[in-house]
Parts: sequence; structure tokens; C-alpha cells
Amino acid sequence: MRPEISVTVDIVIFTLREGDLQVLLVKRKNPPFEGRWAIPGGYVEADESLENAAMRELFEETGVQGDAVHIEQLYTFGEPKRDPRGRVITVAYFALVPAPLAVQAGDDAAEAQWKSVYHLPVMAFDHNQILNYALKRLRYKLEYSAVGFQLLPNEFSLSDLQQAYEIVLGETLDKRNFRRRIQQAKVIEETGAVRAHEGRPAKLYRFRDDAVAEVKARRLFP
Amino acid sequence: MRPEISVTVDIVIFTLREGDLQVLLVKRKNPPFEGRWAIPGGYVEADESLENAAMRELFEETGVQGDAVHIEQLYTFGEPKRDPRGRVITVAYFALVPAPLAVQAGDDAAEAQWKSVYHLPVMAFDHNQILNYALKRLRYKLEYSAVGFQLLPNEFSLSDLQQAYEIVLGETLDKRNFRRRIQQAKVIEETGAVRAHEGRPAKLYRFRDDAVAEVKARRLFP
DNA sequence: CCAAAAGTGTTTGCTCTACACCCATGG
DNA sequence: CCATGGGTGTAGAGCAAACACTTTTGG
Repeated sequence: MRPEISVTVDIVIFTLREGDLQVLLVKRKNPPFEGRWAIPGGYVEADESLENAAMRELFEETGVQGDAVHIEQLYTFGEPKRDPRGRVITVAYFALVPAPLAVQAGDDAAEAQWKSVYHLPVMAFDHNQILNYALKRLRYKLEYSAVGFQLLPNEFSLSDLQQAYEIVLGETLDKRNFRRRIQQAKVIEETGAVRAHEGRPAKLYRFRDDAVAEVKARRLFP
Repeated sequence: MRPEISVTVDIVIFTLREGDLQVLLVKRKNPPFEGRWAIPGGYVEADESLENAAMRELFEETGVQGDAVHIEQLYTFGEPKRDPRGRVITVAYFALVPAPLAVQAGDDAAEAQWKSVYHLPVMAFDHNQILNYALKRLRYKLEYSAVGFQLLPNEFSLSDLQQAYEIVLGETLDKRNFRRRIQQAKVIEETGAVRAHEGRPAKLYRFRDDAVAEVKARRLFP
């Protein structure tokens, strides 16, 4: 009546690095799939919620506090044979972190590395499937919610923002239309600061906290 | 390292009945929450996939074969204290079934009944939360996918379809605009049959199988 | 012929898209 | 003064919303 089933959480951690959409993977140092790359994850403790388990894994791998970044449940994968050790279902989460952070390997990982989502290795378990699903969901959400801002630091220019969208969506966007849309959506405000570099300095913006819930009835970027 | 966690699936089964959006609930005949209404569900067997478990529960409660109707994973609920008996996480699914079917009570249920989503009792566990989430998702999906057809029988009139949308969305729609949209989306075809009743007979339509994947880039019903 | 429900078009405003030049700064 | 990236507006097309009458059948 109550079969022995283990429960893990796995967390797909996306960031923008090197003009690329990257994901944090760890190299497994124990069987099964020793030496293969995998999504970070681990067992759910008896007294912690699933979300807390995901945030704990995120912190262990990146040092990022889960409540400071976007984190959401993705899907639960539970095919009987997905783990050769026995019945293990995994609740997959995905997180968006802003900066290219230093990473540290967890207990069960020999090393951790950011990898481009466009050049993924063959991974342990069903992790390629999980990652494909996460990527699909990320692109999808980008089109009708303001979640993309979570990939950027607190202050950013409109060009930064546009570049972020272009990297994730894998297509180029019209500058004037992009800016008009973002402004109309009223999800950002000027910080007052500017950033100097070669060329005209860029006004810096921040994401408006009160706009998080403001997911539009119409998609922002059709 | 591998805490004792039980895994269940719960399934929110929606249908249209009596001009109302209804959900199938069962009355618990054992503690905890004896006598309370609950969403049908049960333990996941050691060798079955989560989806199969959900389809099995659906069949046990309604006699409907899971592969004949729309069924999808909703969310996984895993707060440590959600079940007083111990740590139980539940993978919630939702299903859309076409007809007001006869229902039969499963092992752990004294009776099963269709209940209006607009007059829900206080339920066992966190089932009110699950149901609210399912309803939100249903309305949301209705707006940008063709999933609403799954609530109707094979043959239906355009008035039937419009009525279905109105019931679920809780608002009235313009007849001409509704029909034009549906026709443009090319998701239905005439069966050739008509249905007679008081008034002019209605042409009957069926949902086009090849249109299932055809979720629009633009929402169908903004 | 009357009641009841099915079916059908047009106009108007808005939103999306495509597109090219000037501006501010540092070197 | 030149190179570099930041910043701005408009015209045309396609889409969505509002709106009322005619058609077909059964009784």
C-alpha cells in the first residue's frame, strides 16, 4: 500500500554568461552515471518542504539565497526506471540567477560548471529531458510574463535587457519596438544612474517590485 | 539520507453538468478527515508511472479510460505537515471528461459526487488549495489552447461550445465573434449531422484530431 | 404563423510591424 | 571630429470588439 519511493529535487539553474544562456551542471563522482554531467539535486529531507529543498540545493551549489532569485516548480518526473538504483521520483525546479557567480561543488559532485544550453552533453538519468523541458518553459514564460528580468542584475540598461531577451529567445528584436513595449508595460523605472562606456552613456533601470504580479493578459512579446 | 516519504497522486476531474462546472469529490470513510470531502487519489505503486497512477485513479472513480480524455500533471504539493499521518507528497493531476458519467466510489471513499466548483465544501488535507490551483490553470489554458473541447462530447454544436466556454470562464461571450474565432482557428469540422430541437436545428461539429498540437502562438481568447 | 434557437457582416479603433536617423560621450 | 553605442517616431496593415437582424424548423 505504501511502496518504498525516494523523493529528490533537481534544480535547473539558468544564467546569462558570456553572451550565452548557460545552465549549471555538476559532474557526478559516484555511480550511477559516475563521471557524467547532471543537474544539481538531492534527497528531500523528512521535515523540509519541496521548495526549501530546492532552495537548499541552489544555495549549496551557488551560494545564492533562494528567496533572492526567481525559483519555481517545473514538473515531477517519475518513470519507474529513471534511476537504476530503485524507485526515485524527482521534483524538478528551475531558477534564474542574475550574475555569473562563483560555483562550488556539492557532496556528490566532483565539479560544477556553467554549460551553454546550446551545447549540452549527454547527461545522467533523464536530465536531458528535464533540461529541454525547462528551456521550453523559460522561453514560453518570457513571452507572457516579466520573468526575464530575473536574469539581470539590479541595475541594467535597456540594451542589456534586449540582449538578454535575444539570447534566451534565440532571435533578434527591433530596438524601437522592444523599448516601446517595455516602457508601456510599466515594469521598470529609472534609477537615475547612467553607465559610461564607449559611446553615449546608457540610462540604468531597475525592475519595479510592485510589477512582479503584473503578468499581462496579452503576451508582452508575441 | 533517504527519508521515508510516501507518494500519492490526486486527480481533479472536471466536467460540465447541469450548466455548471463540476468536479468529482469523494467522501472519506477513514481517518484522517473521516467524513470530509476530498479529491480522489491514492498511493503510487512501486512499478507504475505517475501518469499511470493518475489514469488508474481516474478509471477507478469514473470508469473512464485515461487515454481517452485530457489528463495532465498539475503541480506537486509537499508541505511537511500536509498529511497528519506522516510525510506524504502528492502529485496532483487534472482531467477533463466530457459527459456527466455515472460514478462509483473507490476503496477509501464512502461515496463520490459531482460538486459545483462555485460551491465547494471545506475539504480534507490541502485539497481546497489544490482545487483552486486546478481551476486557475483550467481557465488559463482555455485562453490559449484548444483544451476546452475535451469537456464536450464528440459531437457538439457551436452553441454548446460557446456555452461551455461561458460556464468555465464565468462570463458571456459575443456569439458572432466567438464563432468567427473558432472557425478561423480551424480546430473543428462539420460532422454533417444536425441536431433538432425547438428552434432551428444546429449543425454538429467535431474537434479535429490533427489540431490538438495546434496551440496558437496568439491566445485564442484574450 | 408564432416561438425558439441558429446563423450571419460591417465598421471602428487599436495594436503590431517595419523601418532610418540624430544624440551624447570619450578619446 | 570621429567612432561608438544610446535613444527616438510614424505610417500602414491586420486584428479585435461592438453591434442587430434574418433563417430554419417544430408545434
